[in-house]
Amino acid sequence: MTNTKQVQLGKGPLADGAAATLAPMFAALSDPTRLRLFDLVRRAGRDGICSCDLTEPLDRSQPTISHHLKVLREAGLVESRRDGTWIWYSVAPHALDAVTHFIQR
Amino acid sequence: MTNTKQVQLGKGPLADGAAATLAPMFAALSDPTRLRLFDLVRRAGRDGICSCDLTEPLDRSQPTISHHLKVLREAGLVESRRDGTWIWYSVAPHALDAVTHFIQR
DNA sequence: TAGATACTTTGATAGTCATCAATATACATC
DNA sequence: GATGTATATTGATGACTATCAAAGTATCTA
Repeated sequence: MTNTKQVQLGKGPLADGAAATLAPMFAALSDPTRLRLFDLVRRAGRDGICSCDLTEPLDRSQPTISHHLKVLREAGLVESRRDGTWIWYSVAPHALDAVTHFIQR
Repeated sequence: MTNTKQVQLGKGPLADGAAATLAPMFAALSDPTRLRLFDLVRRAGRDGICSCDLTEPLDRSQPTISHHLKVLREAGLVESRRDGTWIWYSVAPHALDAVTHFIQR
């Protein structure tokens, strides 16, 4: 073991880069509509949920929901797959791992 | 047990009010500088850390740090106590409980 | 009470964001 | 290909935010 950095992994102050990586994940969850959106997707389990079923319960316009889903996707929190005209969203594997790790730091 | 709402607590979709409460906590952690700030305070343990020792390591002006500390304080993540001219910050008890609960939901 | 130090507030600025209506794109069916 | 449905993008707007310099407030000490 010659790499002292490795030994200290996760023990020093939160590095600039780590903060820059983590912040956008928190930002993705920092909007009430997006939080509820993520929750709905998560509750849908493995199968996921159709985007078309997300607009009405959140009382936002279709473009707004589409925008929020994009933010969640780009934050790595959800993923999507197309099925004909529909698009199904589900929670990304290990979606919240980084956040969990930070909280338990 | 007559309150059916109570029985279902935490089982339904994330309520509007819950999301409105939770979102600001995530928002408080959604800025890289503030994340590092919170981390420094947390690492200081029970005693906390003097505000004067937070400006330099984060490479931001003193008013900016003061602003961020206010955001963290108003989000319920940290608390402060005055000691003469100094102000000491420490992690608020149960600071991340709501966030943890949401993540493990 | 006068000066020094620690912190907060104010005011300004540049950037980001949530939202919607309008428009565009993708796919299915006829 | 034409039409209808599902989703994405564009453009606009009002609100919010990170940042700093400057000025204000609080506390200690001499």
